[in-house]
Amino acid sequence: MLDPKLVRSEPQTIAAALAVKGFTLDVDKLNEWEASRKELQDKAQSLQAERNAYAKSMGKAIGEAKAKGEDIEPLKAKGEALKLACSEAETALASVQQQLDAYLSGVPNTPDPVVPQGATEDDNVEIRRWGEPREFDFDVKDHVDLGASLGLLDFETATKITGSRFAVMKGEIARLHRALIQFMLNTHTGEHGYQEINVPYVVNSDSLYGTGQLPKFEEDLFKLTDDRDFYLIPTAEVPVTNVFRDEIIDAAQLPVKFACHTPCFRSEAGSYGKDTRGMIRQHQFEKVELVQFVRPEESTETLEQLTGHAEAILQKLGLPYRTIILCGGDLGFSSARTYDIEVWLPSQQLYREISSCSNFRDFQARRLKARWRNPETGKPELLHTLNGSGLAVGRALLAVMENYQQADGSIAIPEVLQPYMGGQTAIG
RNA sequence: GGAGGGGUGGCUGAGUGGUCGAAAGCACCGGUCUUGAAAACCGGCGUAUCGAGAGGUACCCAGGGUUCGAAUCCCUGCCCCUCCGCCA
Repeated sequence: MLDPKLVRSEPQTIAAALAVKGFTLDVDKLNEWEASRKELQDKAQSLQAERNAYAKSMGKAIGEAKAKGEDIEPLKAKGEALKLACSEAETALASVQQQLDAYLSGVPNTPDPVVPQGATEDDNVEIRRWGEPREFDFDVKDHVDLGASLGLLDFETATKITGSRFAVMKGEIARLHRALIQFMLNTHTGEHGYQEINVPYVVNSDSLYGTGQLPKFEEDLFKLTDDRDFYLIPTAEVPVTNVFRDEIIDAAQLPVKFACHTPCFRSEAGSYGKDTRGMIRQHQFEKVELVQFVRPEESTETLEQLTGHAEAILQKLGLPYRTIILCGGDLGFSSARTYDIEVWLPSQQLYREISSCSNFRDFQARRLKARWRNPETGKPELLHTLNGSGLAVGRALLAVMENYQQADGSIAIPEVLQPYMGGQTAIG
């Protein structure tokens, strides 16, 4: 959520920033609600003050009236009338406040000034490229064909077990998948200073509200039919960022850096017919996620570091990639700035997203009430939150398969993964 | 699944109808003392929101209710703890 004070005091500035994201802030409506909120709040509060003062004086007044043998009913009646007027004003205020909150919680984060203008992913801007796509002297296969001919990757069986957009991995492919997870976690904890964390894969709606998936994006989620308001996580970002919901943490603890491996579940509603082949887009996939909580003044620099941590994995794996900055129109709801890292897929002759690294500034923290105590002011202040995939494991697996395929259909194992594969150098 | 006990400020923990936004301790901040530090002593110290300010209002897990008046009484929900049973 944006700072309501800022929206109130500088609606035009905020509206202009949101326009980059393709969002139209309804300034007139906001002003109208705000005016009536102010009026009603003033009214409700003065009635409350009157009611409180009256109630306070009642104890004595009742005692005195009784001592004199007077009727105390008129005294009570006045209190009753005050109570009624008060609760009417409170109800009216609550309803305007609710409208305001509902509207504001649907307003996306403002983009950083450096975010390029643009409506779609075509307007994203490449900022760097690493590695040279390999030249093949044979016809390249995609990971589906490679996996099928090895007999270790099977989409048909997964469809039977569940339905479309699931996969079954076996043998060395399953192990390679696990090796990637181990390698990523070990690198981030051992070299990049992250603490490993393991969290629930089922979360409540408060957590989803905190990171911004709710209320706007419920259709992207798998909801449990249980009446407890539980959802499967779409990303580790949700449980891990909510670690500090409603917390005030010590300045000495900052920055907090978590690396977390989880499965992720996405309904992919609205992506029918898109990436239907293979494991690019699945209802269930695994990811190693990096999450950081930092002091506000550090978050811009932290995003650069965090993106570097994700890129380091691709470099160690020897996979060519490019890094782009998302334009306003492609930027996520909660994000102020996002870098996508795209890995080279020889079968598609394209770079495809394998990581998305974002700075949310205080947008999530405000919803989460995730704060730190600033020693300079002695006051609790909002943290900045960031996260990025480091990396999406399924996509990393297929990138390794395709980039390291050999003429005979076997797959060479990148050197850094060999220790996790019992020293094996190739599959098949 | 059965039986009990709880949820109060950054933390611990008093408080069972008005004098309570809430004792006390710890932590923290400022000061006195000290060569310095510690100790001791003095003072300050919840969050949010409205207001230029004085100040107001809300908040004692959440949501309802009783009452002129609720942290305190009643109902519902959520969460935690202890014991028994079952169990990866």
